[in-house]
Formats: sequence, structure tokens, C-alpha cells
Amino acid sequence: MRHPTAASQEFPCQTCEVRDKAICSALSDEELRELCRITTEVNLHRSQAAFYEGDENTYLFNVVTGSLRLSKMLSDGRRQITGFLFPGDFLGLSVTDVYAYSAEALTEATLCRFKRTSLLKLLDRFPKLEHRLLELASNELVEAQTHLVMLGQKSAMERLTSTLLRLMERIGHDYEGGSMIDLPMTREDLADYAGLRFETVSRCFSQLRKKGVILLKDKGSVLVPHPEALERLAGD
Amino acid sequence: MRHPTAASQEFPCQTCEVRDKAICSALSDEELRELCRITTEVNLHRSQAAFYEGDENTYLFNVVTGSLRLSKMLSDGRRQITGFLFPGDFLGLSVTDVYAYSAEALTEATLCRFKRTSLLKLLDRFPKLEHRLLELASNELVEAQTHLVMLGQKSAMERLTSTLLRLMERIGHDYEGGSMIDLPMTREDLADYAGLRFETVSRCFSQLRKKGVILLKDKGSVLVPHPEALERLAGD
DNA sequence: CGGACATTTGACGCCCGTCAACATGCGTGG
DNA sequence: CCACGCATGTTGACGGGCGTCAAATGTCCG
Repeated sequence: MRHPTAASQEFPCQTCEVRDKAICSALSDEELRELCRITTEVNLHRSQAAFYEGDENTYLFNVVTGSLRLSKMLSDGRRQITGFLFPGDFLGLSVTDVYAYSAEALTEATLCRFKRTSLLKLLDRFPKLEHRLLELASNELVEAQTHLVMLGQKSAMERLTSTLLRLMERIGHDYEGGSMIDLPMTREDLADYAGLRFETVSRCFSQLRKKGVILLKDKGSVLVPHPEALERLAGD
Repeated sequence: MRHPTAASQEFPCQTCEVRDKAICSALSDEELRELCRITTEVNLHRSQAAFYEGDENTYLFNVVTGSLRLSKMLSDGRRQITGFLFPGDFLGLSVTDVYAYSAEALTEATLCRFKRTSLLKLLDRFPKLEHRLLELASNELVEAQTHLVMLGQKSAMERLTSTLLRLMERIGHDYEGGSMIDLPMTREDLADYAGLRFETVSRCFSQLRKKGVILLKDKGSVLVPHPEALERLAGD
């Protein structure tokens, strides 16, 4: 029989499925308890926004379940998706007082929400947390630079295969010796990520299918039997 | 070069022209003295690299004078320039143990160099320094995202005008009621930044000149009489 | 079952990449 | 000082890759 003490008392964050990811991995159980105190769970349904570009930056989030797209728009409606988020990802890293992009759910999603000001206060007490944020920002920068190379230099086919490879790394799972990707986004989302039109994405999909590089199972599921074949087409 | 005296306790960093920028702005004179101890001045001549993509990440830098380009290459030689650096910019922000991009001087340049391991040690003692790094990383992220929108969505003319506007913000100076930009980079550098070919950049320059939006003074100097005219062409 | 949305495929056209010729500028060395 | 060579920049001609427009088919959910 355990005797509940201040240290051993259970709290929700302790059993969170992304306990060891996002910003939480930087904290001890003891410290996590503090973070837990300032969190709220938020649920989004498909296509609902966590926030829009230009909104006042009051909350930061961890993605717990589901997936999101981050996007920026030009005044005439052209949209660039700058990234996709999955469980364990952190959302809202920024110094500015308004969000620089919109965050919308691609699927039903659960987020863990912090007030920005509360989190900033915690940073002073837990340097490890700030260190973790720097680590996350640094990783995002590397990813953004890879994205820049893709958009600036690659052909349509290279863009799509690069995008698929990136998604395979993030959400692919083994299947019959290959890799299976359950895509939570539409062709248009993929197009806006890759700087293409959705018709072009569709045409490239068809070509890849004809060449046997991918197999489209149910709508939204891509099977990659030989990832090396995709890599050869990605142009890196 | 100034010699510190016992009486005044002066040290070189105190009179540095970028004392209030880069990472130094986060430190008091007292703290700066510590940072100063681990710095070395480095001079680069035109087209010389501070480091190459893939090199072991051992040094970080502040840009003191001159300008640099940051770039990533694909295996077949295609190059994407991810950014240009000017005095006061910080260089080398990264968690990875190899550099993710190359940094080459566009002009004669002076850098202030730190050993990465030494700087990391200082971070523990000066939380303000880590906070400043996070701030810098966050700014770089915003800039990268703007760059992503440009490469993914904009036309050639919009890309060039957006690029010129960004350079105007950074290094433009007032001139006859307009703004003058002394470009330290070639047409090809601009092209590799904007995801275009240098011929296309040259053609867009000619069109802008024909329309009176810009005037090319000496080679490498662009006069923008009415910045609003450029902005209207940038597509945001 | 019906209507909205997503996807695929075809036809066509344009923007920008490719290739080429020539001009210009600059540093180097005779 | 000028001649030379190489890097950089400009402009033209041409073609292809991808965007645009359109129509048909598939899919989901009320």
C-alpha cells in the first residue's frame, strides 16, 4: 500500500501520452506538476482553428492527439502551408505578440493549452524549459530550411516525393515490409505545402502509382513498398 | 586596437560597433567582459567560407562588418540561399553537431568567433543569454516562414520585389527622398535566394527599371524612389 | 438518396527555364 | 598604361513544365 505524499501524488500530466515529447520531456515529475497546474485540455474538430494568423498570442499548445496544418495567407487568398503538426509537437513558439500563422485541425484533435504569460513565468524558474524551447526552435529552423530548398529548387515530382518522405518519417508505420502513411490532409493541403496546384499533386500521384513506387489503398492511405525508390526521386 | 588599463578596466567588446545587437545586447558590461574572454576576431575575404554545410559545429559567430550568404546545396549542385547576414546578425544557432548550411562572405567581413562549448557553458550562468538566443531563433523562424510563402506562392516579379524590400529594410539608406540599396550580392545570389534563374532576375530588374520603379546607379546599387511602388508589386 | 466536396484526367496556354550571343566591368600582369 | 581574360550582367529565341479551365468520377455524410 502506497502512502500518498506530496511527491508521489498522481496528476493528469504524469500519464499523458506525450509526456516524453514536446516541452514536457525537459521536466522532472516534480516540475511537470507545476506545468500541469497551468494547463487546460482543448478539443478541436476537423477544420477548426486553434488560432488565426494575426490573433493576439495568448496561448501556447502541445499537440496530444490528431494533426494540424500551419499556414500563412497572402491578401488575394494564396495560401502557403508551412508545416504539419502531430502528437508531441509544440505549437506557438514565438516572441511576437500576435501569431504569425494560422493553426487548423486536419482531424479531430486534442491540445494541451498554456497561457503564454504563465509559461514565461515558469521559464525563469526552470532554465531547462527554456533550453528545451531553444532546442525545439532550432529543430524547426532546420526543418524550415529543408522546406526552403524544396520550394526554391525542386521540380513538382521531387516536391511531392520529398513531402511524402517527410510524412513517412513522422507518421509512417511498417506494413508488409514497406511503409504505410495514413494521410490526414487533402491533395490541396499537400499542394499548398509543396507550392503546387492540387491537380499537379494528383497527376504526380498517378505517375508514382503507374511506376509502382506507391500504392493508394483506401482514400488517404499511401503504401510505399520501397522507400529507397521514393528517395531516388526526391532529388537530395 | 585599444589596450585595457587597470584604472578603466576597458576591454575590446565594450567599444564594439555591434555591442547592442546580436547576442551581446542581452548582457551587462560586467557579463560582456566574460563573453569577451572567449572571443576571437576572424577576417574573411570575399567568397571565403566561415564554414561549410556538414562541417563539425565548433564555432558560433557574430557578424561585425561585411555581409554573408547562407546556403544549402542538393547533390547535383542546385543551391538555395536561405538568408543573407549583415552586421549585428548572429551565426551558427543550432543544436546539431554539424552545420546545416554553408556561410560564405559576400564582401570582406569581420566576425566575432566563440567556441560553441564555451558559449554553452556561459548559458548556464547567464539565463538572459539563453533567452536572447531563443528570441533570435524565433525571429529567424518568422523570417523563414515569410521566405517559404515567397518561394511557394509568388511569381518571379513578386519574388524579386519582395527580396528587394527585405534588403531595403536591412541595408537600405535614405537617399533623395527614396531609399538606396547597395547590393553586396550578384544576380545569381539573388536568384538562388528567390528560387529563380539569374536571367529571370536580370529581366525583372530591366522591367522595373523601364517602369521607373527602380534606378540602377553604379553596378550593385539600386535606388528605390517610391518604396510603395515596390510594395504594390510584392503581392502580400 | 442527394448534394457538397475531393480526386482524377484531359486540353490548352503561359511563365519562366534553357541556351546562346554579346556587352560590361574589373583585376592582373606584361 | 594597356591588353588580356574571366566573371558578371543583359537580352533574345525557343521550349517545356506546370498552371488554368473544364468535365467526369468517386466519396462521404446528412
